[in-house]
Amino acid sequence: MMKEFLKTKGFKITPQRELIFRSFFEMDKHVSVDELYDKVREKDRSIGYSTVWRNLKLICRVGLAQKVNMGDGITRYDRLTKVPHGHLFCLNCKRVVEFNVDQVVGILANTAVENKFSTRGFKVEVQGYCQLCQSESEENADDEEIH
Amino acid sequence: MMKEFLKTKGFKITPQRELIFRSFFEMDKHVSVDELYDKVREKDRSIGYSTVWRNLKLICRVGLAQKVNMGDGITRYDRLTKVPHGHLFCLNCKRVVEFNVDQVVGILANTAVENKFSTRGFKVEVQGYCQLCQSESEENADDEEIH
DNA sequence: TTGAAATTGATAATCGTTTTCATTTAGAGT
DNA sequence: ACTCTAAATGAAAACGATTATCAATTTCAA
Repeated sequence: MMKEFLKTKGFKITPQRELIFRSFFEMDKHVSVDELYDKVREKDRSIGYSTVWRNLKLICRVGLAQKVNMGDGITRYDRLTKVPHGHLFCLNCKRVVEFNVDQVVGILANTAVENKFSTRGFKVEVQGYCQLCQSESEENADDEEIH
Repeated sequence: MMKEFLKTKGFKITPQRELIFRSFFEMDKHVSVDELYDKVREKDRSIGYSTVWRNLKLICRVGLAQKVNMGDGITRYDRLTKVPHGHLFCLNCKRVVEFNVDQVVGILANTAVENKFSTRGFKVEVQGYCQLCQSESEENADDEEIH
C-alpha cells in the first residue's frame, strides 16, 4: 500500500501528502501543477502551491509519474502505466488521447541501437485537432510547436 | 531568393533581419534564442535580444523553422526540411541526432485517422545518453522528461 | 521625397517553475 | 508517552525564459 511504500523509501506521511497523492490518482491522466493544486484546494484550502509542486515531484521520483511537455509551455504529469503509449494532443482544447506504440517503439529501439544510444525513454506525439475542434485549425499555426 | 520571398509576404528587409536569417541558416539545426543571439552579436553588437527573438518567430511564421521542446525548458528552433525526422536527444550533453521516421510516421498517420484527428505534426523523440555521455546516466533521472 | 507602416532596441511585464526560510510535524529511538 | 532530529509545510521571494510595451528609427511604396 501507498503509505508503506513511501515509508520504506524514507519519506514521511503527512495529511497533505496523502491528499495530494490521492487526488493525483483520481484525476485525468495528464495534469498540470495548477490543475492538481485546484483539485487539492477543493478539499483543503490551507495547502500551499509549493507543497503540491513538491509532492508531484516526489510522485515522479518514486516512479509513479513522469513529466511531459506537449509544447504549450505547461508541464503536465503523466501517470506511469506499465505500457508505454503515445499521445494525440489537440492543439485547440489541449486534450490528450493515448494510443498504443508497441510497433513504433520497436522501430525506435532499433534506431537507438544503431546510433549507439542508451535509451531512457520515448516520446511519440501526434499534434493536431480533434474531431470537435477541427474548425479553429488555421489560427496560430505558426506559434505551435509541431514536428 | 530570401529577400524577395519576405517582401512578397509584406515583410521589410533590414540589415538586422538579414544577419539574423543568414546566421540562423549557418548554424546547427536546433538553436535556442540565446545561441542565435550570441552568434549574431559576434557580427553586430548592437542587435537587441528582442530583435533576434522576433525574427526567429518570423522564421517560423514563414514556415522555415519550428519550435521544439526537448524537455529541458529551453525552446529550440528546428530548421524545417522537406523530410520529417525524429530526434535522438542526449539528456546529458543536449546534443541532437536526427533520424528518419518514414516508417513511424506511416503508422502514426493511421493512428490519427483511426482517432478522427486532423494531423498537424508529429514528434518522435528518443531520449537517452549518447555514446560519449553514458556514465552520468544514473543522476537526476527523475527530473528528466522521459516518455 | 515623403509618409504610413513596420522594425528596432531597451526595458519592463509576464508566466511557470523552483528556491528560501522560518515554523511545524512525523516518526524512530528511548 | 516523550524527545529529538530530519523531513515537510506554506508564504514569499527568486529565478529564467518568453513575450509585450513604447519611443525612436528605418523601410519602401506611392
